[in-house]
Amino acid sequence: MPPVNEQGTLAAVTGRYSFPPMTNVPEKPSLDGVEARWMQRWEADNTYRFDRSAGRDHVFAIDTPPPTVSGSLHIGHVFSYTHTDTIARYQRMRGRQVFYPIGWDDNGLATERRVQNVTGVRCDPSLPYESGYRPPFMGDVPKDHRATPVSRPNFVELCREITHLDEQAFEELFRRLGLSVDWSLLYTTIGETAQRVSQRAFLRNLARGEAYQQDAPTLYDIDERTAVAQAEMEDREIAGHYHTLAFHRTDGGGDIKIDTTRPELLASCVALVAHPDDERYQPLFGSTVSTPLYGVDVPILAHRLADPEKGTGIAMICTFGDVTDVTWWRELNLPNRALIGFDGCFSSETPAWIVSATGAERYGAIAGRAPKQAQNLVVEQLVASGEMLGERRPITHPVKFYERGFRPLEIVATRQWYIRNGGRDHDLRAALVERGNELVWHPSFMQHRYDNWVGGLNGDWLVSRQRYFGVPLPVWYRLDENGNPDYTTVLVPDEHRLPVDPSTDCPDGFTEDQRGKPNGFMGDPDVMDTWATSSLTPQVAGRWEDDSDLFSRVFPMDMRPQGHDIIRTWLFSTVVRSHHEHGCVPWRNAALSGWILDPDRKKMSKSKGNVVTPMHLLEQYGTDAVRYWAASGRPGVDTAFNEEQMKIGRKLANKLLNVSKFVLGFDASAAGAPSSTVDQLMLDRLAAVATEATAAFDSFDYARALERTEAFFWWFCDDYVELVKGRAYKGDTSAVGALREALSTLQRLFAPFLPFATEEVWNWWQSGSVHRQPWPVGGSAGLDQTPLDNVCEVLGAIRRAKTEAKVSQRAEVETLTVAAPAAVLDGLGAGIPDLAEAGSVKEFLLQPTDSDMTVHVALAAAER
RNA sequence: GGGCGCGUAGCUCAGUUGGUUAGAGCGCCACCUUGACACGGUGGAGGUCUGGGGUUCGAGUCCCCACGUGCCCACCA
Repeated sequence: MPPVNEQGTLAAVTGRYSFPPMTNVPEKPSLDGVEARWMQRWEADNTYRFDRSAGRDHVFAIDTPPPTVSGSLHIGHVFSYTHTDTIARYQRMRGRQVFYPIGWDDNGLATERRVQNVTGVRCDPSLPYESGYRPPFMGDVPKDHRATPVSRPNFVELCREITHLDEQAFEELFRRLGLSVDWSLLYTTIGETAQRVSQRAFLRNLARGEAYQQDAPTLYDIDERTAVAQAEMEDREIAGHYHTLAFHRTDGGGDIKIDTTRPELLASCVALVAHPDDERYQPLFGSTVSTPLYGVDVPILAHRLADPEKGTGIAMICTFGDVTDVTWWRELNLPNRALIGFDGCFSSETPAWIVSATGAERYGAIAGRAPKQAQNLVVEQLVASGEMLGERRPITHPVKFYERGFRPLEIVATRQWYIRNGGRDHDLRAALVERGNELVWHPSFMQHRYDNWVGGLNGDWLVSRQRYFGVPLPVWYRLDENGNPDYTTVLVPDEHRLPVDPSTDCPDGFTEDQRGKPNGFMGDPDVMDTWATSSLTPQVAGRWEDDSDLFSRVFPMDMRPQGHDIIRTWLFSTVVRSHHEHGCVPWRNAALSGWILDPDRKKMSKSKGNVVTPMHLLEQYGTDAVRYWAASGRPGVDTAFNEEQMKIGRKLANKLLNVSKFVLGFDASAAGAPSSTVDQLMLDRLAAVATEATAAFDSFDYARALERTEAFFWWFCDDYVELVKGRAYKGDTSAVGALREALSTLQRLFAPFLPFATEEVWNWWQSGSVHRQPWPVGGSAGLDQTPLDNVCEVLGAIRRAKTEAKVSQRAEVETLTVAAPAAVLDGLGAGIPDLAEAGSVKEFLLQPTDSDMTVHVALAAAER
């Protein structure tokens, strides 16, 4: 075996062979209490504080997801945040200044709903502020309680109060999880910084024409009374009915049958439509029919979107039953006869287009009703009038819902603000798809979801919400001489005034007494969608424009970790904002985490009950054990919730403690340069593992890094330590040196995964935090490992023989016979003393042969 | 309807350019109270790699088809 080369493969693992003497190895190592001890120490020592003097090249910036503050963190958070933390810790040990901020996404509808559920109130903006207000409940609100109305400022106060409590619990869990975030960088999306960034970005979008307002039919949640964006919708299969209605040809040619699932919208019918090539209806195009119940004349038109295969092949167009109706309405220039208002109910006044007395009377029955009630009434009327043919036929069909909503979305024409996202602009869409190509996706197939989503956009991003706890749209409108808003005259504040609240702040050049007065002004009452703020997390965390020096050191960031379910929302919207504002992608890498599935491979959900809270798991198994389970989940791969893995993690952390104690128990003063082949091969093998782990981490594959390190570690404990401990007891300089060398390397390789156990054992013999030590990057010399493999194989044969003879592993071997080619026996030679010690072998017989190695174990007579 | 994953031991999963006899852990069985660890150690049993076809000297790995399973998007009369 040649001496180690001059580049010092072995030395490169740690860079030195001398260690401080053992100082503080406990008699009985334990994982109990390590979290509390080191959490405190890291905080006191600012172990994870970002050093903002570092240049961009030495910074690794992470766009940490701010979790939604609408309840509790769950095991999925533990899973994905651990992934990011392992990367952060690795980069820190590589010598980068890691910009690892943390935020809470506390603005938005999710928070409002939680506050309503916890306190039993609802916001009524018409009410005045009440100082010192206390809500009727704080915690459990009785089921029969009707929501108590409170003013908007009181409501916002309650939102801040409740979110603050939730955020304290979040912080406690994240600290306990050992996240190496820099808590001094904490932000909230309702906080002043986020509001300023959000409003500034919006105003710049507005100035460049990327933001605009439009009065148009919009998908609208009638319970939350707000418009919602395409990205926040989902389809749900719900029960419904087909109804066949008879429309009467005005030329006396008989009836036309229409199938519809929404007969209640009959009063909003503006036309019938069939496909232009449909020969059944071609003769009728241009003629008119009279609607059932109301007798309103509507035309029969042709449009390519009408599907001859559906229903009777001819549809009624209502303003608005679904998004196809909107297309037809727009492209066929039809009148707007929308009747469902912001409250989700039919207009209480009989519309002008229903002229017949019977029609008006029939409409009167559904006036002011919600869609579902109205449907039953309309069906009764249709049955009575004979205009419904046959029975209603039950079906299930997909219907659009707001993802957090309870009733189907309605389409209501409203004035809303939009940000261009390529949904209506081919060039912008192509540019945003191209931005996706500039990102490195981990795993790579996740990019398909992005491409898929951007390619399927059908409108711009609707950012205004008719809600209360959010960042206000920072605009006012002129009022004309009659006191009506002139939406074409948008008044905006100077950036230095931000953040502003147009409901209490005045536009420049106006005074408060002009609010709501003729020739005065009014503030836009809406807030921005929560994504309109969280799409700016790199700018918020990096203090864009507030601290340009910092921003230039962290932006564009290195990494965006997030769940794959929010590619269409958070990831995409962040790319949109960065594209508009900075002309680049906001980060270089997008790392997508999978989901946690329950043991039955179903998505975990609270409703299943029996939910184990993350804190409970951390307490039961220890943080490192839970992190081990999380880090075993491959990037982007859905992973089963598995407590068995936590037990294994616990075992691993425990083993690290014990082997550290054992290695450090040998006389430190005996440590020297490894000269034995067995020791050199072990260290070279370890160096190769370090190289693999490094490559894996560089491609964001923490799981592979862990797997390789762990596999080596168990081999190290089971075979190598057993082989050399005899020599180590005797103070062999090579064995003790190699053991300590390997221990140092292993403790650092495990540090990203088991931050508490590694910090504990590191501090038994080293100074400073293990998390600030250099990452082991030493390259392997690529030594031939065959001799060591053969030694281990012989060791295995000895153990097998003893196990089969059902004797103790300490049992003596009288004669060990190894038959193998001469070259193999030569390689084995260096391990013979270790084998003799580890296997209690009295005599070796080495027999050169031409065939593969065989081992014969003859146990001492007393053992047989 | 379009797209993307996944399918390897009872369970959870590795298997990176195709290359000896397909691996690990858990569980199971047997054994060992060995001077770091009983929250321990040693060994063993267990797989026609979902199925079919193809390329190749050689396929768990590449190609095609099918089946099963999960997700994303679209459709919503």
